[in-house]
Amino acid sequence: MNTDNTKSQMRKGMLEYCIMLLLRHQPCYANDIIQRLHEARMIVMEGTLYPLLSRLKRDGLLGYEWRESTQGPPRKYYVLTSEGQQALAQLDASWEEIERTVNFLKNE
Amino acid sequence: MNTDNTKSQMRKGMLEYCIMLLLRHQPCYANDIIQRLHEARMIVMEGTLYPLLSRLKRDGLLGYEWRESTQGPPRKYYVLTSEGQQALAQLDASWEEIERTVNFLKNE
DNA sequence: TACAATACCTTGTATCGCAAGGTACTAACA
DNA sequence: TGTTAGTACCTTGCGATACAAGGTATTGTA
Repeated sequence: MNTDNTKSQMRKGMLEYCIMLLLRHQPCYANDIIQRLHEARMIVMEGTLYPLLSRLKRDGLLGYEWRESTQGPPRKYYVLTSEGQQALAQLDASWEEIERTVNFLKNE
Repeated sequence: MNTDNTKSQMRKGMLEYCIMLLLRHQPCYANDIIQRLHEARMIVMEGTLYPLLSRLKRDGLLGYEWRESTQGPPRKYYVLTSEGQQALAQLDASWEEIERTVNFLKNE
């Protein structure tokens, strides 16, 4: 079997949550996010990240601002909006529910 | 926003894992699974479950046997194969990794 | 025989992650 | 000035999957 596939499926829905967790404390641009998620042992591809950020922006959960870079083109720094913070609180609850579900099933 | 969507996305990849957790101790047929997952606060639709079970069967992780019912047509009871148990062990590890990732990001 | 209940399965749609490829801006250097 | 390398943003095509809706088959009962 390819548990790889299942594994990536498991991470699928978590991505959005993890990214919003990342942005909770500080603005980040795409490469920041990729790198910091990598440190947290979650791999994200560019082709995944950019559409996701656009989606969250479109839904009003994220905003962004352009910032100059010391080398290279300017960067789009994403920030959690207040609506995004509310959504994040709900996702916290969802995560806890999933955690409860899995632990319930594991301890049966 | 519809955190409902995100929430269902979060649960998406977990389904396979949860079902295999369910089957670890005892054979179940579809309605058993739906009901017991419901008790664990995870909602699954029939149209989701049947293809998923077929997929796991096709991949050799599940087997099944027909059993008579006291009322109604016979039922297909699914069982974890030994290959399925190995896969489940890997999914346990994947789950723990995700748990670590989320907690890491939450405590930053 | 007709009907309701139960159980299994399929089809069409939407969403999402990912691989690959494309565009644009900046800096360094010949 | 022209070229090249590096960085950053974005899009397209594909495969996988959950879900809603609808379909088929078996059983028991009136």
